[in-house]
Formats: sequence, structure tokens, C-alpha cells
Amino acid sequence: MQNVEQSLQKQIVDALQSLGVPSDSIPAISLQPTRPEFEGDLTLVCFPFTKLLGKGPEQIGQMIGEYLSTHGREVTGFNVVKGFLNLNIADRVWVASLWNFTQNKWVNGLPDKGQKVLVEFSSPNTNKPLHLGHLRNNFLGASLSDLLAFAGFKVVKANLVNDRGIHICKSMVAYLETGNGETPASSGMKGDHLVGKYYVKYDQLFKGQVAELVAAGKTEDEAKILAPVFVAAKQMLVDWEAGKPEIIELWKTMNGWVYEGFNASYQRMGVSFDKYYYESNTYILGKDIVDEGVAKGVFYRKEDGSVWIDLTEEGLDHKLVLRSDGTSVYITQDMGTADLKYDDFKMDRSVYVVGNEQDYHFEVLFHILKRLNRPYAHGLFHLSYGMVDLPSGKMKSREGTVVDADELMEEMVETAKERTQELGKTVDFNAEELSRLYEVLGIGAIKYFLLKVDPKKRMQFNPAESIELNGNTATAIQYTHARISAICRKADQLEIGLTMHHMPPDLQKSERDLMKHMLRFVECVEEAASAYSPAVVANYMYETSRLYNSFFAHETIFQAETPERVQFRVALSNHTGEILRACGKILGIVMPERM
RNA sequence: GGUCCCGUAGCUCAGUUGGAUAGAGCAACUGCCUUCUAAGCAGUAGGUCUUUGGUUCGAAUCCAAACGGGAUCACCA
Repeated sequence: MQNVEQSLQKQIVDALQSLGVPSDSIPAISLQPTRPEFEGDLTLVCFPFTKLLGKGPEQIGQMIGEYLSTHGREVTGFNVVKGFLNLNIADRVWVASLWNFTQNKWVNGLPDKGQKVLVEFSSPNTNKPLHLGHLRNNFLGASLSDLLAFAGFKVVKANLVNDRGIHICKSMVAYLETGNGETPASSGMKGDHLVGKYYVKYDQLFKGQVAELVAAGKTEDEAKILAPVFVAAKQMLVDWEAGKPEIIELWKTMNGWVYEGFNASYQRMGVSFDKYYYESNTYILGKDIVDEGVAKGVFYRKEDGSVWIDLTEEGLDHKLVLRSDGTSVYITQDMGTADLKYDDFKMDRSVYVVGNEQDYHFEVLFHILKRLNRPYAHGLFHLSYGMVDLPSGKMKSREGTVVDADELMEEMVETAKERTQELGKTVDFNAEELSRLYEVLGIGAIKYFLLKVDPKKRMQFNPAESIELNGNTATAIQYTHARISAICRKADQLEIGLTMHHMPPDLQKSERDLMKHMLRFVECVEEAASAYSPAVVANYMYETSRLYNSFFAHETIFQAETPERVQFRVALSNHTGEILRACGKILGIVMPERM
């Protein structure tokens, strides 16, 4: 498509010049796909030229149309409706473009861009298991990484694990008080779920103790500070920072259980990392940057010793970067970690996949790093995604409305299994093939469901209805791929080549529509990469699948009139399959050969 | 209250560098499996693009205000 458009754009510029428009006053020419209700393939909007030429848009359209059909080789006809010049493009141009597309092997990835991007995502707390919100984060981060890699960036995937702090101590306190030495092995529970159980336990203990204290005459606020489990958790945090051996030991043990659990979840999710950072190591970082900032005059110190930055020039307010007691706040260690990442990887860009509730935090962080003249400051990007809501609104752990990631994955794989069995097309699959298929379908469905929506937007998930397997879903796309694979298998048997080498004299509408869309693949990937949006790829993939299905339903492949036409349609199918696999690779969705 | 984000079919979402009569899927209703996989295809119905004003040849898209929803504004992380 790019070739066609570029060539036409040049011709249009020529046409305008021949009509007497000076070349330096010609605006950028943009062609758009012709709306289906009109005849034509590409449309030029002529209104912008009316002032340049002093003529009406229809007249201009007529003149440019005539120029293009007499001077160029692509345009075979045209019509002008109001100010819109609709151009018919010769079928052989589409076929040649697609051939060129396949020759370039763009379905394997775009040329190297010579830039490195670090993508930080997942970043879980080690006190509870992953939930639906984490799934969105992880799938976004993983697919963004694959998308950028596909688009030609060198990508580093980083996970900054929040493995310390008061929330971890809460689980530990509850475990010490009520755990009776329970372990994942003894309880049969996944490690992260076991630790999560004690985090919930802590909350129960805490509430009970607060109620008792209130009954004994304390105010609510006093009670919250005096509750013995809270006191114990705070003490434990102090002991942890002091390196008290038995606390460190317990911390390591319980975090170990959590990591085992997380690793199992990550594996099922198909998510992996190149680099792990741990807050237990990074939380001390950043204080030297505070000193540096004070010395440079970027920060200022108040009489009480606290350090601040004035961001009123940027439209924000004054922000604390170090407490009066000299301890760090969140942003202190984020400054330190930013430096650390750059020291480790010297990346050109750094993406943080973090929920939009932290928009303000990252705005502040990025401003600070710019003020500090960090060399990497201009490559920072916060991929801010919306939360996943339930029909009842926000997920609330206290109300038990959290959708657990492991449970959801299990349920969807089960749903995929039931549906597959109902349809009964997999009788010759062995047990291993079946379970792999259920996994691919179930996990794919969740991924697609979460990825097809623009990351920035909040989205809704209804747990009562499991994720659809019909319509705009991964399953339907996977099904299209399985159909294509069947075509390719049959073609193989008949010894028909899978790569395009025959040019049909004319195209059917469904063939042309599919081809025009296929030719937008590169453009789609580039757009998705620059928008940091896997959703662009997901929508493109669905449209590809839809157009193929339409082609598949309207045209016969192996019964086509001539052997050339059969070969062409086989090749068209095969190349569609390549595109679906490429999109699937970007989104982390496996395309099965059969289903 | 300040700042930021969002508001498109009954529901879930596309479409937003300004272009023609705003698109899919689900749900509802009609057709299509003796033929390459019907997890599909084709069709019907469903819209004052929250509202009002502005910018212009042209606005779902840009600007302003209002209304509605959400987030954030900690010496929390």
C-alpha cells in the first residue's frame, strides 16, 4: 500500500504543479481508503486545493483525476463526488504490492531502528496473589515489549518487585500469630495465595482489635494506632531494616513462596523478564540524588530538614523528595532506580507500565529528572492504563470482589475445553494436544479481551459471563488461522506452492478488500509502536480475520476456474496466516494449526 | 475545592494528525453446512456521537462552558 500511495502522492504533486501551483505551496497530500459505498480504492479530498487553484473542488477533482489516469500507470479510472476524487487502482498494482510485501518478509519484523527501550511492567507486591488488574498490566507490558521488538527496537523487559514494606510485614505478623508453621506444601496452596491468605488474616485481626479498643473507650483513630498487630507490623519493619536475622529469615521464606507462585502464574500467562529489580535493594537509592539536587539548586531544604522541589512553573505544586527525618519517600527511590536502570542499560527510551492512578506521580518524577538534566529524561514515558472495572464498579479486596488471576485463567481454559468438546472437531487429538489447545484458547481469549481495548481507557469485565468465544475474540481469530492452516495442508498435499507467484487477471471484491488491508500491516505496526498501543494491532488482526472469513465464504479456493487462480488463493490464504501469526506473536496469542 | 482522564447502538468497544450517509462484536430477528473447519458468512433492526455555544467549505474528532462518571492532590507505596 505504501508504494501505491507514495507513488500517487508524487503524481498528485506533479498534477498540481502542472496546473500552475508553485511547488512550495503544495500541502502534504493524504489519501484515504474509499468508503465502501462509493466506487474506487483510494480517495483524494480536494477541498484543501480550492484556495490554491481558485477553482471549485469538483473541477479540481476532475482535473487531477484526468492527469492521474493519463500520466500514471496505477489509476485505471476515477469518479468525483462532491469534492472527493475516488481513484480506481489497477488490480495488478495490488497484486504487485502484495508480492513486494511478501518479498520483504515484513511479517518477521521490521528493520532495526538502532534504539533500545526498557519496558518496566508487572511490578507486583509480594503480599498477595495477582488479580485481574495485574493481568492487564502484565499483558500490556509483555505485548508492548514484543510490539516494540517487532518494530525494530532492542527491548529490555524489567520487573521491579515490591518485596518490602509495611504490607509485607502485615502478612508476616499474621503468619507468626496464626500460621502454625503452615507451608505451601503442607497446605497444598500456591505460595502467593498462602501469603495472601495471611494478608487477609491480618486485616481481620486488625479490625477485631480496633473494635475491642473502641469498645474499651478509645477513639477510632487511636485504636488504629494502638492495635497490637499494627504495632507488631511497624516494629517488624524496623527490625527488617535493622537486618534482624529471624525476621530476614521469615521474610525470605515467605517471599520465596510468593515467587514460586508468581513464576507459575507468569509461565501460564506467557510472560517473562530480562531483568528483575527488588525494592529491598533499591529503596535506599536516591538519597545521593537529593543531595545533588540541593547542591544544584533544583531542590531546596526547609528548616525542619525536609527537602522539596518547586514545580509551580510546570503547573504543579511543591513536592516532597525527602522526609525531615532523612528517610526516603516513594519518589526518592524512583529517582535512584531511574539512574540505576540507565547505568545498567543505557536505553534511549524507558517505559513505565503503571496504572493511571499514578499519573501525577510520574508527571512529577519526569519533571524532576528533566530538571536534574538526566540524559535519559526525554525518553521517559508513562504508559498509563485504566483500571478494569466490574459491573458493580471498582474491584475491592476488602469486599472480596477481586477477580483472581489464577482462577480466571483456570476458568477460561475450562470454558474453552467445554466449547471445544461441544463442537466435537478434535476427536483425533491426543491428550497432550488437547490440553495444549485448551490452554492456547483460554489464555488467548483473556489476553485478547484485555488487549483489544485502548490501554488508556478503563474497561469493564463481567465475571458472571465468562469471556466470549464468538465474534470479536481471540478464539474466532484463532479459528480463522486454523482454517487457513487446513488450506495450506491441503495445498501441500496437492503440491501447490504457498508463496504467491501467479497474478490473476482480475480480482474479486473480497480478494481485493483483503489484500488492501494486508498491505496496511507495516503501517499498523508502526502506528501501534509509536502510540504504545497493542490495541491497534489487536483491532487490525480482527479486521484481517474478518476479511479473510468473508473471502473464504464467498470464493472457493481449490475449485477456482484455473490452476493459477487456485495457486493465487492458496498464497493469499497463506500470507494472511503469516500476518495473523505475526499479530499473535506481538500480542502473545498463539495461533493453532487445528481446532 | 485545584489538577488530570473519560462520556459513541440496550451492553462491550472501534473510529479522534478535522472529510462523504459514524463502524464492529454481543444480545434480538431472517437466511446459509451433501462442497476447502458454521468458533464462520450474508441480511434486518438498533445513534440528537452527554448538552450548549464557537472555529470552517466541512466537527464524534479542535476550542470554551455546563452536566454526568472516575482518578489524584500524604513527611503512603
